[in-house]
Amino acid sequence: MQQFAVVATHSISQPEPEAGSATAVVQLVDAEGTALIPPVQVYGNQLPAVVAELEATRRPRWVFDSVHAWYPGLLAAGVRIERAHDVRLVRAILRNAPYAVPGEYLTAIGREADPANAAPAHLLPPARVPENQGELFSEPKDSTGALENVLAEFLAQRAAVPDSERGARLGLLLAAESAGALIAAEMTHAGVPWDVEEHHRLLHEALGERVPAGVRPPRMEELAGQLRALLDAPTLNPDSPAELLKAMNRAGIAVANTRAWELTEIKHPVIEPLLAYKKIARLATANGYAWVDRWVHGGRFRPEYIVGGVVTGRWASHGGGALQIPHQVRSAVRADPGKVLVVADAAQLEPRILAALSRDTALAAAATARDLYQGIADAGFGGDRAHAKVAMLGAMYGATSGESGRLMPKLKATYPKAVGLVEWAAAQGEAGAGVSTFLGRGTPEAPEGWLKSRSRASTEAEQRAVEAEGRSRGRFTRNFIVQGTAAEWALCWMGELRRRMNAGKAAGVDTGELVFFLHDEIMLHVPAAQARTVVDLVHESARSASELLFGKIPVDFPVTAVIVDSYDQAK
DNA sequence: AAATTCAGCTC
DNA sequence: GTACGTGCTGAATTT
Repeated sequence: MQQFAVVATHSISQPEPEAGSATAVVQLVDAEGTALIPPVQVYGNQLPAVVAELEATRRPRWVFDSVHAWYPGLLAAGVRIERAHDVRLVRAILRNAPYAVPGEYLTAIGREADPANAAPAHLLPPARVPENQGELFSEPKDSTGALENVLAEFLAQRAAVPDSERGARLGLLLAAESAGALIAAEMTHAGVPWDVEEHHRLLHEALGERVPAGVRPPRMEELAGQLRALLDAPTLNPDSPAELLKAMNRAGIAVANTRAWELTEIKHPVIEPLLAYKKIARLATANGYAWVDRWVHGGRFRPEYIVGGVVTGRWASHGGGALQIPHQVRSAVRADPGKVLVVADAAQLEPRILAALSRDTALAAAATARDLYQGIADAGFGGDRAHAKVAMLGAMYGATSGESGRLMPKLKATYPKAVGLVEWAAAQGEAGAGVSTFLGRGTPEAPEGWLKSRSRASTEAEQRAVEAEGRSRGRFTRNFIVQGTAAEWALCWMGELRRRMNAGKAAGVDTGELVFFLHDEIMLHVPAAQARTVVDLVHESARSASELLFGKIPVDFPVTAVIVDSYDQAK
């Protein structure tokens, strides 16, 4: 029998005997929501012990209003759980899921103004202040986060998943998203091993002696002096784009902005030192001494992951720019003594996802090559890999002009189903309609303002603006089906890996920890002796994830996994 | 003080 | 090689 353990801050209907002293309540229910044992009132800091006990004896799926709110505390107390259902994350998916069962629940959550936190209040039991609590207790607990509400919404969410093939996919997505929430909290808890000494060494090498905050480092000051001399602008602050642009224009350099990639086109003595300045200025401000002081503690970098933070289902992060760690500082990501990093990434994931989505057998055949782009090149681009890659990326991102646009007809002739699918997705978006990923994560509705202005545009300029917005929306929906399904594959990959690592631990093998995730790349921090075993688990999990999503299909999703001491050694 | 712009980094 | 998709962050600048 399936069992669910609902965790909440309090219960509306069953106030604790000594009001104010209980800190949480746990209710074990079956799939219909029927209580299996009386609710457990938790006092003081006993929640980890209660959870550990139930986890060991019952192995329930834990239902939280938000894993992010509850799990870090459990981890800090040394308690891990296997499975969860995150009501808030599931709500966000169901709000836009085209194949969810229409009804009261979807209506309730669809109308909420604040998609991040709004609960479907009018669907849920009304808040009731227990009568025996009395008026002397001035702050009646409101219903938000109460056990009855979490349970009711959980049941409504289960009922919103249809009993069909589509429903099975959606159910997988909801489970994977919730597993992602557990993994995110566990990764933050573990932290990325960070060698502060090595980071300081490379900063010293690039910037010169460390200087107090607010003072420009020596190597930057030196270059700034060169720039002022070369541009004949003695007070120039090169950190100000406006000042820099003016100074360059005065010196006869015709540019409209100061972006590095445009400057590379220009021949002028100031360009070389300017690009050198920009490069180290970026290092100093984004990942310099202040960054290390603020974000690395006890040899660990612990970013917070925001599961489902990107509309496509990719994760975002908060704190330290975790998903944009520049290659420049990756040598500072270093395993502890006796341990190694296992760095794995899914090779050319998105075009392979497109092959699976579109059931394009020709593209699937190209995907059996280890290098998919070479496979495409051999099939229709006269062996020219660079052209094949540009064309494929253009198809997935919506490039219309340039090289990529010119190559599109050839790509479409070779892979009509794959290119046809992304073109269909783009057309949906341009028409104001939505699309969804393979597992059923849907796009948010097009902004109402655009849909209205579309029909109202009268002048030619308005018409052009509306069309441009439409194409932009089309590029979004085109990319959404690929990026979003790739994110689902990656979630399943990590979920499968976590399961295997936990099974290893249960059997007495220290499989280490997942410590970092970057869209299609994962990093593990493992005892050196177990590295080969973990690499095998990584590959196994990838095969398993592919089959979990797509069943048995002729598309390969190869991953590369390397064993290294520091992140820069992983190419 | 808060919001916006610019730029650069990652996938 | 190209200038097309999703984000976060910091400094300068504007409101």
